[in-house]
Amino acid sequence: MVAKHELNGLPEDADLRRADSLAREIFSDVANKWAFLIVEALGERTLRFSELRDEVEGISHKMLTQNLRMLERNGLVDRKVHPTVPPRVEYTLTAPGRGLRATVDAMCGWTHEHLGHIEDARRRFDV
Amino acid sequence: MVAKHELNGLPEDADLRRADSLAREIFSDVANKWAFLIVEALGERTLRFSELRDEVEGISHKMLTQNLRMLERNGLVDRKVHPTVPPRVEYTLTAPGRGLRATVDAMCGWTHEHLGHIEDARRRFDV
DNA sequence: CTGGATCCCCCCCGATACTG
DNA sequence: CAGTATCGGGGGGGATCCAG
Repeated sequence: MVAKHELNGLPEDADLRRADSLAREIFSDVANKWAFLIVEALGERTLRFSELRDEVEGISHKMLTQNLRMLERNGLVDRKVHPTVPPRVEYTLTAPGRGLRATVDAMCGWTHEHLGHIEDARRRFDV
Repeated sequence: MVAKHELNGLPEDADLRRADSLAREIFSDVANKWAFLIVEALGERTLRFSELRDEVEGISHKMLTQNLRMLERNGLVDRKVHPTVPPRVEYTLTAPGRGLRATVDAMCGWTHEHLGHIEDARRRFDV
Protein backbone atom coordinates (compact mmCIF):
# COMPACT_ATOMS: atom_id res chain seq x y z
CA MET A 1 0.00 0.00 0.00
CA VAL A 2 1.00 3.58 -0.48
CA ALA A 3 2.13 5.48 2.56
CA LYS A 4 -0.50 7.98 3.57
CA HIS A 5 1.53 9.75 6.20
CA GLU A 6 2.65 12.43 3.82
CA LEU A 7 -0.79 14.01 3.81
CA ASN A 8 -1.71 16.83 6.08
CA GLY A 9 -3.82 15.89 9.04
CA LEU A 10 -4.13 12.57 10.74
CA PRO A 11 -4.29 9.72 8.27
CA GLU A 12 -6.51 7.62 10.49
CA ASP A 13 -9.19 10.27 10.36
CA ALA A 14 -9.47 10.05 6.60
CA ASP A 15 -9.60 6.28 6.77
CA LEU A 16 -12.26 6.33 9.42
CA ARG A 17 -14.37 8.78 7.54
CA ARG A 18 -13.98 6.76 4.36
CA ALA A 19 -14.96 3.56 6.12
CA ASP A 20 -17.95 5.27 7.66
CA SER A 21 -19.16 6.66 4.38
CA LEU A 22 -18.76 3.23 2.83
CA ALA A 23 -20.68 1.69 5.70
CA ARG A 24 -23.37 4.29 5.21
CA GLU A 25 -23.52 3.44 1.54
CA ILE A 26 -23.84 -0.28 2.20
CA PHE A 27 -26.51 0.49 4.74
CA SER A 28 -28.48 2.46 2.16
CA ASP A 29 -28.18 -0.38 -0.31
CA VAL A 30 -29.21 -3.14 2.01
CA ALA A 31 -31.67 -1.45 4.39
CA ASN A 32 -34.67 -1.68 2.11
CA LYS A 33 -37.77 -3.77 2.23
CA TRP A 34 -37.23 -5.83 -0.90
CA ALA A 35 -33.63 -6.75 -0.13
CA PHE A 36 -34.68 -7.97 3.29
CA LEU A 37 -37.54 -10.03 1.94
CA ILE A 38 -35.30 -11.60 -0.69
CA VAL A 39 -32.61 -12.48 1.82
CA GLU A 40 -35.27 -13.90 4.10
CA ALA A 41 -36.77 -15.94 1.28
CA LEU A 42 -33.41 -17.38 0.31
CA GLY A 43 -32.55 -18.49 3.81
CA GLU A 44 -30.48 -21.66 3.58
CA ARG A 45 -31.94 -22.64 0.25
CA THR A 46 -30.88 -22.18 -3.34
CA LEU A 47 -33.66 -20.76 -5.46
CA ARG A 48 -34.20 -20.00 -9.12
CA PHE A 49 -35.28 -16.61 -10.33
CA SER A 50 -38.88 -17.66 -10.88
CA GLU A 51 -39.07 -19.50 -7.58
CA LEU A 52 -37.82 -16.38 -5.86
CA ARG A 53 -40.43 -14.27 -7.59
CA ASP A 54 -43.15 -16.63 -6.39
CA GLU A 55 -41.67 -16.72 -2.92
CA VAL A 56 -41.41 -12.98 -2.37
CA GLU A 57 -45.03 -11.98 -2.53
CA GLY A 58 -45.81 -8.86 -4.48
CA ILE A 59 -42.34 -8.22 -5.89
CA SER A 60 -42.16 -7.21 -9.52
CA HIS A 61 -39.86 -8.64 -12.13
CA LYS A 62 -37.90 -5.41 -12.19
CA MET A 63 -37.43 -5.01 -8.44
CA LEU A 64 -36.34 -8.62 -8.14
CA THR A 65 -33.62 -8.37 -10.79
CA GLN A 66 -32.56 -4.97 -9.51
CA ASN A 67 -32.14 -6.13 -5.93
CA LEU A 68 -30.54 -9.41 -6.93
CA ARG A 69 -27.93 -7.46 -8.92
CA MET A 70 -27.33 -5.22 -5.94
CA LEU A 71 -26.93 -8.17 -3.58
CA GLU A 72 -24.66 -9.92 -6.05
CA ARG A 73 -22.56 -6.80 -6.49
CA ASN A 74 -22.05 -6.59 -2.74
CA GLY A 75 -21.06 -10.24 -2.60
CA LEU A 76 -24.09 -11.27 -0.56
CA VAL A 77 -25.66 -13.68 -3.03
CA ASP A 78 -24.00 -16.08 -5.40
CA ARG A 79 -25.42 -16.23 -8.92
CA LYS A 80 -24.95 -19.48 -10.78
CA VAL A 81 -25.94 -19.72 -14.43
CA HIS A 82 -26.56 -23.14 -15.97
CA PRO A 83 -25.90 -22.89 -19.70
CA THR A 84 -28.96 -24.92 -20.64
CA VAL A 85 -31.95 -24.03 -22.72
CA PRO A 86 -34.09 -22.66 -21.36
CA PRO A 87 -31.58 -20.99 -19.05
CA ARG A 88 -31.56 -21.84 -15.37
CA VAL A 89 -30.16 -19.36 -12.88
CA GLU A 90 -29.79 -20.17 -9.20
CA TYR A 91 -29.25 -17.79 -6.32
CA THR A 92 -27.69 -18.66 -2.98
CA LEU A 93 -26.61 -16.59 -0.02
CA THR A 94 -22.87 -16.30 0.47
CA ALA A 95 -21.32 -16.51 3.93
CA PRO A 96 -21.62 -12.75 4.51
CA GLY A 97 -25.11 -12.94 3.06
CA ARG A 98 -26.03 -15.53 5.66
CA GLY A 99 -24.66 -13.16 8.27
CA LEU A 100 -27.01 -10.51 7.03
CA ARG A 101 -29.80 -13.05 7.06
CA ALA A 102 -29.24 -13.59 10.77
CA THR A 103 -29.90 -9.94 11.49
CA VAL A 104 -32.92 -9.88 9.18
CA ASP A 105 -34.22 -12.95 10.97
CA ALA A 106 -33.80 -11.15 14.25
CA MET A 107 -35.83 -8.29 12.90
CA CYS A 108 -38.56 -10.61 11.70
CA GLY A 109 -38.65 -12.13 15.15
CA TRP A 110 -38.82 -8.69 16.67
CA THR A 111 -41.72 -7.77 14.37
CA HIS A 112 -43.82 -10.76 15.33
CA GLU A 113 -42.97 -10.34 18.98
CA HIS A 114 -44.33 -6.81 19.03
CA LEU A 115 -47.26 -7.09 16.65
CA GLY A 116 -49.71 -6.53 19.47
CA HIS A 117 -47.95 -3.58 21.01
CA ILE A 118 -47.58 -1.89 17.65
CA GLU A 119 -51.17 -2.50 16.67
CA ASP A 120 -52.29 -0.97 19.96
CA ALA A 121 -49.98 2.02 19.59
CA ARG A 122 -51.38 2.64 16.12
CA ARG A 123 -54.96 2.58 17.27
CA ARG A 124 -54.10 5.06 19.98
CA PHE A 125 -52.27 7.32 17.51
CA ASP A 126 -54.82 7.21 14.71
CA VAL A 127 -57.45 9.19 16.60
CA MET B 1 -68.36 -16.53 1.29
CA VAL B 2 -67.82 -19.66 -0.77
CA ALA B 3 -67.12 -22.91 0.99
CA LYS B 4 -63.68 -24.30 0.23
CA HIS B 5 -64.07 -28.05 0.43
CA GLU B 6 -60.63 -29.29 -0.40
CA LEU B 7 -58.70 -26.25 0.74
CA ASN B 8 -57.56 -25.68 4.29
CA GLY B 9 -60.38 -23.37 5.24
CA LEU B 10 -59.53 -23.35 8.95
CA PRO B 11 -60.39 -20.08 10.70
CA GLU B 12 -56.82 -19.67 11.98
CA ASP B 13 -55.68 -19.25 8.42
CA ALA B 14 -57.39 -15.90 8.11
CA ASP B 15 -55.80 -14.76 11.36
CA LEU B 16 -52.39 -15.92 10.29
CA ARG B 17 -52.68 -14.18 6.97
CA ARG B 18 -53.84 -11.03 8.70
CA ALA B 19 -50.94 -11.13 11.13
CA ASP B 20 -48.55 -11.72 8.26
CA SER B 21 -49.85 -8.81 6.27
CA LEU B 22 -49.56 -6.63 9.34
CA ALA B 23 -46.03 -7.84 9.89
CA ARG B 24 -45.28 -7.08 6.28
CA GLU B 25 -46.67 -3.60 6.72
CA ILE B 26 -44.59 -2.94 9.83
CA PHE B 27 -41.60 -4.27 8.00
CA SER B 28 -42.17 -1.83 5.16
CA ASP B 29 -42.48 1.03 7.61
CA VAL B 30 -39.40 0.25 9.61
CA ALA B 31 -37.03 -1.29 7.07
CA ASN B 32 -35.79 1.97 5.65
CA LYS B 33 -32.50 3.75 5.92
CA TRP B 34 -33.62 6.85 7.80
CA ALA B 35 -35.63 4.97 10.42
CA PHE B 36 -32.61 2.81 11.14
CA LEU B 37 -30.27 5.74 11.42
CA ILE B 38 -32.65 7.56 13.74
CA VAL B 39 -33.08 4.55 15.98
CA GLU B 40 -29.34 4.07 16.01
CA ALA B 41 -28.76 7.74 16.87
CA LEU B 42 -31.21 7.63 19.73
CA GLY B 43 -29.69 4.58 21.34
CA GLU B 44 -30.11 4.87 25.09
CA ARG B 45 -30.26 8.63 25.02
CA THR B 46 -33.04 11.16 24.96
CA LEU B 47 -32.55 13.71 22.20
CA ARG B 48 -34.26 16.87 21.09
CA PHE B 49 -35.43 17.36 17.54
CA SER B 50 -32.53 19.61 16.62
CA GLU B 51 -29.98 17.37 18.32
CA LEU B 52 -31.34 14.46 16.35
CA ARG B 53 -31.06 16.40 13.12
CA ASP B 54 -27.42 17.15 13.87
CA GLU B 55 -26.79 13.57 14.88
CA VAL B 56 -28.25 11.90 11.79
CA GLU B 57 -25.98 13.21 9.11
CA GLY B 58 -27.62 14.29 5.90
CA ILE B 59 -31.22 13.92 7.00
CA SER B 60 -33.59 16.68 5.99
CA HIS B 61 -36.00 18.43 8.30
CA LYS B 62 -38.89 16.79 6.53
CA MET B 63 -37.57 13.24 6.57
CA LEU B 64 -36.78 13.56 10.25
CA THR B 65 -40.27 14.65 11.25
CA GLN B 66 -41.84 12.14 8.93
CA ASN B 67 -39.91 9.21 10.29
CA LEU B 68 -40.31 10.37 13.89
CA ARG B 69 -44.08 10.45 13.38
CA MET B 70 -43.97 6.98 11.91
CA LEU B 71 -41.89 5.64 14.79
CA GLU B 72 -44.15 7.34 17.29
CA ARG B 73 -47.23 5.95 15.63
CA ASN B 74 -45.84 2.44 15.91
CA GLY B 75 -45.05 2.99 19.57
CA LEU B 76 -41.28 2.77 19.06
CA VAL B 77 -40.34 6.26 20.22
CA ASP B 78 -41.81 8.33 22.98
CA ARG B 79 -42.43 12.00 22.19
CA LYS B 80 -42.43 14.38 25.13
CA VAL B 81 -43.37 18.02 24.61
CA HIS B 82 -42.27 20.60 27.17
CA PRO B 83 -44.74 23.50 27.06
CA THR B 84 -42.03 26.15 27.28
CA VAL B 85 -41.10 28.91 24.94
CA PRO B 86 -39.31 28.22 22.78
CA PRO B 87 -40.79 24.70 22.67
CA ARG B 88 -38.66 21.74 23.62
CA VAL B 89 -39.50 18.28 22.31
CA GLU B 90 -37.63 15.19 23.40
CA TYR B 91 -37.56 11.78 21.78
CA THR B 92 -36.73 8.52 23.52
CA LEU B 93 -36.90 4.89 22.44
CA THR B 94 -39.64 2.86 24.08
CA ALA B 95 -39.00 -0.71 25.23
CA PRO B 96 -40.01 -2.19 21.86
CA GLY B 97 -37.98 0.55 20.21
CA ARG B 98 -34.93 -0.56 22.13
CA GLY B 99 -35.65 -4.06 20.93
CA LEU B 100 -35.53 -2.81 17.38
CA ARG B 101 -32.36 -0.95 18.18
CA ALA B 102 -30.72 -4.23 19.15
CA THR B 103 -31.33 -5.64 15.69
CA VAL B 104 -30.20 -2.43 14.01
CA ASP B 105 -27.06 -2.55 16.11
CA ALA B 106 -26.50 -6.09 14.94
CA MET B 107 -26.80 -4.91 11.39
CA CYS B 108 -24.34 -2.08 11.96
CA GLY B 109 -21.94 -4.59 13.40
CA TRP B 110 -22.46 -6.84 10.42
CA THR B 111 -21.78 -3.95 8.05
CA HIS B 112 -18.47 -3.04 9.63
CA GLU B 113 -17.47 -6.67 9.90
CA HIS B 114 -17.85 -7.21 6.17
CA LEU B 115 -16.68 -3.86 4.81
CA GLY B 116 -13.64 -5.46 3.27
CA HIS B 117 -15.42 -8.38 1.69
CA ILE B 118 -18.07 -6.12 0.23
CA GLU B 119 -15.57 -3.65 -1.11
CA ASP B 120 -13.71 -6.49 -2.80
CA ALA B 121 -16.88 -7.97 -4.23
CA ARG B 122 -17.79 -4.60 -5.66
CA ARG B 123 -14.46 -4.12 -7.33
CA ARG B 124 -14.80 -7.54 -8.89
CA PHE B 125 -18.34 -6.79 -10.04
CA ASP B 126 -17.73 -3.30 -11.38
CA VAL B 127 -15.65 -4.40 -14.34
C1' DC C 1 -36.79 -19.12 -18.34
C1' DT C 2 -34.02 -15.10 -17.37
C1' DG C 3 -32.90 -10.45 -18.06
C1' DG C 4 -32.48 -6.17 -20.31
C1' DA C 5 -34.76 -1.87 -22.15
C1' DT C 6 -38.34 1.50 -22.66
C1' DC C 7 -42.29 4.18 -21.34
C1' DC C 8 -44.63 6.48 -17.87
C1' DC C 9 -46.81 7.64 -13.60
C1' DC C 10 -46.70 8.44 -8.87
C1' DC C 11 -44.64 9.76 -4.76
C1' DC C 12 -40.50 10.53 -2.27
C1' DC C 13 -37.78 13.98 -0.77
C1' DG C 14 -35.54 18.50 -0.63
C1' DA C 15 -36.15 23.61 -0.50
C1' DT C 16 -38.66 27.20 1.11
C1' DA C 17 -41.90 29.85 3.58
C1' DC C 18 -45.18 30.41 7.30
C1' DT C 19 -47.33 29.47 12.24
C1' DG C 20 -47.08 29.02 17.47
C1' DC D 1 -37.22 25.63 18.39
C1' DA D 2 -40.57 22.51 16.47
C1' DG D 3 -43.93 21.58 13.11
C1' DT D 4 -46.95 22.12 8.90
C1' DA D 5 -47.82 23.30 4.00
C1' DT D 6 -46.68 23.76 -0.61
C1' DC D 7 -44.31 23.19 -4.91
C1' DG D 8 -41.33 20.97 -8.17
C1' DG D 9 -37.69 17.81 -9.82
C1' DG D 10 -35.79 13.18 -9.77
C1' DG D 11 -36.22 8.63 -9.19
C1' DG D 12 -38.65 4.45 -7.58
C1' DG D 13 -41.23 1.07 -9.40
C1' DG D 14 -44.96 -1.15 -12.50
C1' DA D 15 -46.27 -2.83 -17.28
C1' DT D 16 -44.77 -4.30 -21.47
C1' DC D 17 -41.94 -5.76 -25.25
C1' DC D 18 -37.77 -7.85 -27.10
C1' DA D 19 -33.52 -10.95 -26.99
C1' DG D 20 -30.87 -15.04 -25.97
